[in-house]
Amino acid sequence: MIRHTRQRSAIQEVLSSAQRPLLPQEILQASQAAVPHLNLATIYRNLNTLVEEGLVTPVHLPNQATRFERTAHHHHHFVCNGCEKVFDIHECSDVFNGMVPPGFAVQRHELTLYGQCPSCSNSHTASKHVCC
Amino acid sequence: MIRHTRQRSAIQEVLSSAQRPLLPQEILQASQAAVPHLNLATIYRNLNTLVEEGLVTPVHLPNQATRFERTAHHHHHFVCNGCEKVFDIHECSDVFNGMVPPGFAVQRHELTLYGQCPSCSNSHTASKHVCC
DNA sequence: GATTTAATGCAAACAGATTTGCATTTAAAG
DNA sequence: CTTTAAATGCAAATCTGTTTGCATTAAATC
Repeated sequence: MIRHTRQRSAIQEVLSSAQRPLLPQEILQASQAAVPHLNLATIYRNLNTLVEEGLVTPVHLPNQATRFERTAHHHHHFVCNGCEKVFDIHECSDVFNGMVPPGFAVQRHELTLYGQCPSCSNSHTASKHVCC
Repeated sequence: MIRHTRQRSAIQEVLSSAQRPLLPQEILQASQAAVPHLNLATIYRNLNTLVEEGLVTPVHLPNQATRFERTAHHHHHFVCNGCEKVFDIHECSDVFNGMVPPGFAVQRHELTLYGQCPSCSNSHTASKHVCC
């Protein structure tokens, strides 16, 4: 059976309060505020069980390592070209189903938007080091 | 300066006649019809120079190894859930720009559609092993 | 409080995609 | 035809992300 550990709660807490999908490394750093010696292997082990339980969903973006976020309804992602953070986008559209040639049947879609997030579009000096 | 080798032409030929982005492995197998002992390292070396020259474009899909296709205008991709092949989709839409909250600015988008390709939707027995 | 065993921390191992070192081949310039 | 260096083939090395072995820690049960 599954035990309730400080590590596991810290990880869940971090994922719940983040409004965006996080890298295992980001989860590690955030969780270490609560559990200083938390290990990356523990992050991965917990992510795997959380995903199995359906509480957490892996997020795959093109050419990016897998991120994780608390399971939620269908949505898309916005990658900031400035700070490289990933934001949830809750808008969607049904145009996708009509975009394929005859004979193709769309069952699912994934959309990734790229641009500037509010913090990064404000400053001309925006860079991945100084902004957000 | 760049030399014109049988390997390089074979690779370009394979990429030109494919109507979809290919994995380095797929390029290897297809090219070996023309140059039997062609090596994967040679594929990668040539892909790198072809990409540098702008003749070829890397295609990144979520949770997939990098594919390559001959450089073309903006388009999207359709991944068949049956045979796992990737097809080009030339339709697009501008709805994406309006999907973000105030303060976000969309500069680019990537869309991946998933479903059944014509060959795979025809047969009930479709699977990655028997179809296409 | 003692017992049981899932979970952790750490280091080492792994997996897949890609790159590199080097001897050999070969395109193309003289 | 000879020369020169870019390109190739092969094996080994690399890199990044992820998993695993194992001794230790610590939840949950008794």
